[in-house]
Amino acid sequence: MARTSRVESFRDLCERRGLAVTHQRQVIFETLTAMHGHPSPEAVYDLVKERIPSISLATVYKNLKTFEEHGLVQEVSPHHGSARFETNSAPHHHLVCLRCKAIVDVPADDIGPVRLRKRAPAGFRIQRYSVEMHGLCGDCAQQVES
Amino acid sequence: MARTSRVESFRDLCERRGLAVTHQRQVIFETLTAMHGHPSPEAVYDLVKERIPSISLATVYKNLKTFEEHGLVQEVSPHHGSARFETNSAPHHHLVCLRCKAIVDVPADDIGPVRLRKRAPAGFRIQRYSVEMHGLCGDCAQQVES
DNA sequence: GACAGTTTGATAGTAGTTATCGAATAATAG
DNA sequence: CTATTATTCGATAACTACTATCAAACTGTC
Repeated sequence: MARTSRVESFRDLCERRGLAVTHQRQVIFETLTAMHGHPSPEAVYDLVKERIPSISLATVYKNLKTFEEHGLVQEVSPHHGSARFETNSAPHHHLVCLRCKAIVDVPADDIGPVRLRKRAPAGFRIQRYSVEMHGLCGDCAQQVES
Repeated sequence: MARTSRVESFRDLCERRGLAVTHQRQVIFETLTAMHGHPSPEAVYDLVKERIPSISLATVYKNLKTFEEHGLVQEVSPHHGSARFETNSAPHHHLVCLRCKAIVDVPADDIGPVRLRKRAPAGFRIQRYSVEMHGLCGDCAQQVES
């Protein structure tokens, strides 16, 4: 059954990575995958608390981070810790280093045109867009290798 | 001279918008445009402080926000206030409402393929990318109109 | 220069997130 | 199954980024 196999694969995943399979960890993971949206840590916490009232917010944060490090979930926008401003008004895209948070501009011409094939849903009015490429910059790639 | 005309156009811009042209505001703007990267408010503050040692961090924040509201600068990624996680592992893109911070997934198929025409600079290793479209969702667009 | 409106600086407050550490739980060896 | 070790948990203090408040200073206008 779907539920059973999902739980088992989660168990396997943890074992392969040397992660302890705790009740909290399982519930957080199940809750998160059942949410299908882009929930914040607080939102996850609120739902998990219904099943484990004694859970700590810190536990939710720690596990979300762990899941991300192991590729089970992604952060929607690698959050730069603080806001970043730019004055480059020419159309361009971004390379963002996930490790050192460096941002590099890529001229729009270096990437083919982006076009939406369908209408944007529910009257959404697009003001601007950019292609955000996430990865490791040269320096960080080297450091990770060693 | 380039410098003079830049200052004058800033003055005009403020006048047109009913913004007072203060010394602080000018220095913050000049500093920001001279930085050409993606500086954080703190980084701007540190540099501005060299010219106006008595400036307050709050003033820098307030002016950056004002500049953004008037389209003089952009925030690189509209910062969701809190982290957001997703488990959707299928390739997809995002619509982000600048007002209510809602995030809507757009299947990769709804957008033509994105391809980099040149090599990524300086050994950057791209792990994933997505097209981030910013604007107003249907609800917010309506509310702004009135 | 006087008046009204705007902005500034200092600082307190808030939200989101992380660090710390003893207690509890899970994995592992016997 | 029990003992040992490693990991994780919960509570909470601490930290970072940011915003609100408000009197004093400044800007634009008459």
